[in-house]
Amino acid sequence: MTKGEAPPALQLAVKTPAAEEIAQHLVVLIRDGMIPAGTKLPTEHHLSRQFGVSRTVVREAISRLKADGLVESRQGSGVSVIPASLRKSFKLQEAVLGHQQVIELLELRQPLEMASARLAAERHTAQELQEIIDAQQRMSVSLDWSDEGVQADLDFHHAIAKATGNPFYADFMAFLGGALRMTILTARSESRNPNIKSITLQEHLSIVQAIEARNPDAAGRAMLLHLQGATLRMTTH
Amino acid sequence: MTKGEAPPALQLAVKTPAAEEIAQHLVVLIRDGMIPAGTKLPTEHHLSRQFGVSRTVVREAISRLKADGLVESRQGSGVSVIPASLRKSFKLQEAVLGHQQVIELLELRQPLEMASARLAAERHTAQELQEIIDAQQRMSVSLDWSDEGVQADLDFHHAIAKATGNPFYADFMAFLGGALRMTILTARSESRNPNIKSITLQEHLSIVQAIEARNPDAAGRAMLLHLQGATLRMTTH
DNA sequence: AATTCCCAATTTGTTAGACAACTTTTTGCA
DNA sequence: TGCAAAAAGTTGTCTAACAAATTGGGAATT
Repeated sequence: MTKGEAPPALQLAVKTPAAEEIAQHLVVLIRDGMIPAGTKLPTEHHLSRQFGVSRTVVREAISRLKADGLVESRQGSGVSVIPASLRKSFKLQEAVLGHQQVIELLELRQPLEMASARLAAERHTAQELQEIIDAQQRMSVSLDWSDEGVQADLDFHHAIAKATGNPFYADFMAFLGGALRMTILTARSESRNPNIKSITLQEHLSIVQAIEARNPDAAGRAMLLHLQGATLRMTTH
Repeated sequence: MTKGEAPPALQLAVKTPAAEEIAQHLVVLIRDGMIPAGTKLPTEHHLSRQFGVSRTVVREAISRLKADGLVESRQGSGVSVIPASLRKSFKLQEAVLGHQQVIELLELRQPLEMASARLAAERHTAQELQEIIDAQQRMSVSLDWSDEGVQADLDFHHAIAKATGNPFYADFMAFLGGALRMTILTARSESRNPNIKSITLQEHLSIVQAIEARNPDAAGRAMLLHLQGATLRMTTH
């Protein structure tokens, strides 16, 4: 810190590339209904003049909307907005989740986790069970409770989802886990309660035992208890 | 043959734009682990030579991967693959779903629909209930059972999801409904059973009544019955 | 010898202009 | 009026160049 001017305390504006900025701008326009489904976007030429960037940048922005299934382009015709009812990607805002949103996302996750535990209890193979136990082990021996521990925790739930044999469960739980990752991290770092780790491990153990015993009802109940406890620990600090 | 050669019987290859094709190719490479998370993609220059296209096209392809949260680019450094654990979009293949995949997707949907019905029963407002009833009405008066009817059916489930007050439920159910839309359509068109409509309407009615009575258990049970019946009707024809 | 500093090579971000491929609109002719 | 050809408009692709940021190595200094 002797020389080299001090970096900004919070590096909030990281110089977002133009294409990304314009893409976000267009997403807002579409989602707020300013450009209704079925209608066409302004031409690339028009957009490039409007935003003061080259057509290349506009095309890269539109390219992203296409990837999200938000628009569809036809050569010679234009770029039209696809109705919300048949979009093919489910995406979360890149902005950090607010308190209310975290609660809502957890509410979406709960029935899935319960079903996941039930199905895992019914269908798991020996290898899949071992992976669940491994994640549990990794979590119990992790010293730093705030990073490696969270990863092992997420891995535990992911391993259960994989043991359902249904890849959609595995993928979607991984997706939700990633979205909640930051929230879990901050929640844990703010909590000084040293019992949390042992409590969490005990809850996990109940789940593992129920799955191992191939008892779907018990697995679902254990998972529900774990989630309710975790939600409390996360939303009230 | 005389002029304008006959178009291919099945227009399977519709002349996919190069950018889209390359994007899909890269997605496969990443998802199959050929380019592991944390490593960098080949440079844009290298990829453009490798695929025989201009750098512009490569950039548009990479732009799509960025939209999916699959990669991240840093000016001067390169484009690196993001670990699967923290992707921020959940997406289905654009290819039509196979039989097994439909079953798996329905299995993912079931616990969500049940939770959705339960929450709707607990929290719905008068207006939200009216929207559910409207969709039910629209379905009962729909003459063409194969298109307008399916839309009303999906609207019914979507209305229930909205009545939970949790926007994630609404969004995700809409997403799943859109993905299953085609499957439902073909399944219905192949079934000549005229009772299906009345059976479905009766099942829907049970759900509406349970929600109106603010009885979560009954709503969940009615939804479960409906889904099990619908699954049977869809997967066995 | 180790460290620091600076510069050159890489690599992504952006611009400009041009042409090709396709669609839509207009024009001109019968 | 009806219809085909031409023109204009729009997206897809290419090329060339420069800007901005990172990276690595070599030279200068300590």
